[in-house]
Amino acid sequence: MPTRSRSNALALAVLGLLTERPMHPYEMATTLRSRAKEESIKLNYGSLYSVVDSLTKRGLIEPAETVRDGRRPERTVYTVTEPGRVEFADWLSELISVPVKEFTNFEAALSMLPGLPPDVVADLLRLRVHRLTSEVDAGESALRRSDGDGLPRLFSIEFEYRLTLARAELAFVTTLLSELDDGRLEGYQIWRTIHESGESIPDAELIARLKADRT
Amino acid sequence: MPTRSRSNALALAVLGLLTERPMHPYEMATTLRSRAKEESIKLNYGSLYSVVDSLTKRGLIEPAETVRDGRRPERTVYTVTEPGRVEFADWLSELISVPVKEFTNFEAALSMLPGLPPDVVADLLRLRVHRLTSEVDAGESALRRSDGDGLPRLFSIEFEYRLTLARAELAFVTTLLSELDDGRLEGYQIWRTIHESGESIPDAELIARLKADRT
DNA sequence: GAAGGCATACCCGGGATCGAATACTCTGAC
DNA sequence: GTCAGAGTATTCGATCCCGGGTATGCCTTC
Repeated sequence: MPTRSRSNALALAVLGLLTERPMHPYEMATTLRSRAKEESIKLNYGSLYSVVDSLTKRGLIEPAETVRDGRRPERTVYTVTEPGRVEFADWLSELISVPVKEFTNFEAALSMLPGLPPDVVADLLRLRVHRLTSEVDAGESALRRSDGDGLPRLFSIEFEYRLTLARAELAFVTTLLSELDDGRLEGYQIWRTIHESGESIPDAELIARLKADRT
Repeated sequence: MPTRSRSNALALAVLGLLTERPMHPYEMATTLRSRAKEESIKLNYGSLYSVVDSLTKRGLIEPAETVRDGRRPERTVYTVTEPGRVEFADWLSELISVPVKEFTNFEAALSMLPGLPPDVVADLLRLRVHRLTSEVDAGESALRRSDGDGLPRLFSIEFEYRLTLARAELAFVTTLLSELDDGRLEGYQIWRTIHESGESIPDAELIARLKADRT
């Protein structure tokens, strides 16, 4: 019910792991890591322990036993409760079936593009294209590798998804860049003007120009 | 320097707005809203005021005057400082030029797909396809509309980006769904088995099966 | 056999975040 | 002329999040 409670996917992962078998938090972390899920689920120890706490308070998981091995810090092993299983299925179902708007940094950056001069932006985009290209290459060869020696695709389908998005972004940025390079992008002239005149144009005048220009 | 300080794009937007002209926080909010930037930059009042506070503490912006209009609550108008201008250009440059891994809910969900039975997942994905389709349609017609009556493309390039990603996701999910529907997805059999046997298979055995199967 | 480095295991303080509440004003419908 | 509802402007409290710190054991290397 509390909307906030479904904000951190790490909590979902914890429920998922405990559905497989009881574990202590540190083991959850190493398990996620060994399955390369930390690539897709943000994991850090601080959050892990607080997420486990919060799930406990909500009755979705519970401590089963605390073991002390020699003089190591004692480990608390958790199990999932029945409401926990339900919440896992529910929450995961929601994430799969309903697309939600995610705010990405690059989208935010694009929305402020006019804040930097056009030629600077062009150079920065060129950098991005380079980096994206090597990311895509790396992703492709990683996929090929894992295809040879490993698990069925089902268990790493999230990488294919990421690769798909990365390719789409690369295509988009490449196109944008070329439009920018030959001044074809609608609004290019105003953009130049704003930054040449050295100083900020009052809003009203800016809007007027925008309406006038349109070329 | 503090890594954490560049985490909220709203702070970047504040710097950007104050680079145009001095404003009070509420005005920043309405301005962003009227330009439809709140579609791309997560905005809520709580965060806005604390972000403004934090920028002030870091000396990137400063209060210029506090006005009291009648008996309304008094407004504090802020200006950007020189370090603030620099930070804006720096930060925005970084966002444009270096792609960073963003954790999305759907990617997390994909990484846990085997946690639900395959036929359930198929139905959920079908739902997602429907919703994504109407989102894409809505986005396309919104773009066409704004093309007719409004600003140059430059000022809403972020929507084209989003639309590109949405289309890519739609294509991906559609493909995945069809592979799933005719059992072509590698790992499909194991997946069925896990959920038919009613209960969790110990990890070791599971891995053994995975290696064995591969069909 | 001492020392450095890595793995195990967890906890803490404090900033970040966000939904909600507050409190006043203006507009227009009746 | 008054009451509902929308707009103006900010604050608050309760979480959430996370980098870094602690403390121990184990393995290597010289």
